[in-house]
Amino acid sequence: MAIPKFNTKDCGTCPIQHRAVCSHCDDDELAELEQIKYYRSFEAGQPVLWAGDHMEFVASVVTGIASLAQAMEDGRTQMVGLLLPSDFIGRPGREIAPYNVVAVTDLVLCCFRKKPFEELMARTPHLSARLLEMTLDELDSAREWMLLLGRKTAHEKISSLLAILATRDAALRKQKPSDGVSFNLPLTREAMADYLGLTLETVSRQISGLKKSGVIELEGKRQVTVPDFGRLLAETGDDTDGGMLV
Amino acid sequence: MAIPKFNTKDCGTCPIQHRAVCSHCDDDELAELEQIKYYRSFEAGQPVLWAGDHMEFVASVVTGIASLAQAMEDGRTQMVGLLLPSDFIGRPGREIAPYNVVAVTDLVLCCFRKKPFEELMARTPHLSARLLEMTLDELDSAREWMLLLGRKTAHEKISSLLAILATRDAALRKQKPSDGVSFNLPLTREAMADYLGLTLETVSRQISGLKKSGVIELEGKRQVTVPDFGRLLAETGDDTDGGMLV
DNA sequence: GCGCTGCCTTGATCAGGATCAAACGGACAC
DNA sequence: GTGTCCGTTTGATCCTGATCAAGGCAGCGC
Repeated sequence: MAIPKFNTKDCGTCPIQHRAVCSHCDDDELAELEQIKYYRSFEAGQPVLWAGDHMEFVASVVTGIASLAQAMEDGRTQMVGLLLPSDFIGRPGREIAPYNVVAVTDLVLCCFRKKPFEELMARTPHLSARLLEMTLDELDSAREWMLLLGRKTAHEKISSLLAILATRDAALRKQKPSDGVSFNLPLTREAMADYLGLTLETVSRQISGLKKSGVIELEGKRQVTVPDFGRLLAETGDDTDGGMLV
Repeated sequence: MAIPKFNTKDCGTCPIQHRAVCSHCDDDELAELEQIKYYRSFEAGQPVLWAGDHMEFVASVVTGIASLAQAMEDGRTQMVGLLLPSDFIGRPGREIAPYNVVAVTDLVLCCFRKKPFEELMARTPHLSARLLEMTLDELDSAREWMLLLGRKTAHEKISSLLAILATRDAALRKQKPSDGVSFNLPLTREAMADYLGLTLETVSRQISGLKKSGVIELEGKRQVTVPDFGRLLAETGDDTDGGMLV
């Protein structure tokens, strides 16, 4: 199991300190947070929370990726969010988890006990203001995804996903995605299907198609190279180079 | 054009005072809000904002219904939200409208000039705390809708929409929906299609089907009666009588 | 080596919903 | 009355993506 490479006592060494829910906090507030925080690690594939569970913590993703998903009784599953480093899990004022949360890759969370976190939030506008910002951003992402789920073709869906993953990956290096970008696909075909509202067979076929037509190149099943990023964008159905969401 | 039946000067007579963004404000804060607010009315069908417009106000829906929609270049449209009385339009800190906002029915908005509203928000936790609550609720609704768009059949989609509209309508009278509920469909077939990610023909066929099988009864094209609400719920694909979102 | 397991690919067929097309019916203007 | 417009219904056909089914391939334990 991965051992965090940063000092888990000191928020000053935290890799997500500038984007997380605590990013607007001053030193006093951080000191309070440090007293109620603890780290938890999960291996890829492990569940973090089941829908219906009682939640005794809220958390920030420090490293790794988690998925948020809803399931129907007959097994149909729809992923409703992909949680990346600095994203927030849980909701102040809610006792019961509404979705399944699963570690997609190895995952480290910075957890806060829920009660004290809520009390701190009531007292510190920095915390709640940042959470409001982050929630509004997530709402925008969710709405972007609604357009994808409701109106895009399978081909456009896959292209959109790859474009977003490439963009995020480039953003980690503080760059715009350019021709020749190469990145690792963190999701299985099935996870992609659940995210895009498709079956895993369709995902596989569409990826094969993109490869055959030269839009992407594959090394193994997970390493993707995009020789011409503009060409990939053209397949997404979005306004050319329009404002892609994070 | 509808003239509001309440006193537009005095927030104490406002029909949404207990649910809107201002609902946690004290008298002093309300007094400040009253200074920067003004009402605007729209007839059914009129646009309120186009995506890309500069926004000089934020607003609460007082009466009527508005839709929030995204369009693709080729005309495909996906509704991403239905705004009911007390819902909030706009986002502090954002200059440009990201979606088209259209009046679905006759509509009255309580608008606040954006700059002063943002300044007030920075000073009053009541306002931002309520907005955070409302935004988290909207995020939940959006995610519920993602499951519908990604995984439900046309039949389940229509049933879900009718169940939600019936529930909301009953909630206006502070009741749970019961057998025999009757309500008005505020949306055209095309608007329903844009909300559900279907074509208007499919919507029309599915509604005819529900009528033929006796799940609903129609009076004209817009007045719907549900003789057995449990039967309608069974058609939605959701957990039986599970937590329907507002 | 072997067989197993998990993930992925590919093929054949099916069906749900889109698309194309025509007609209906109520509201309204003239 | 007549004509027109808009939202709607219904029918015929097509096509995308689901479903059912079979194999491929890499990693791993033995």
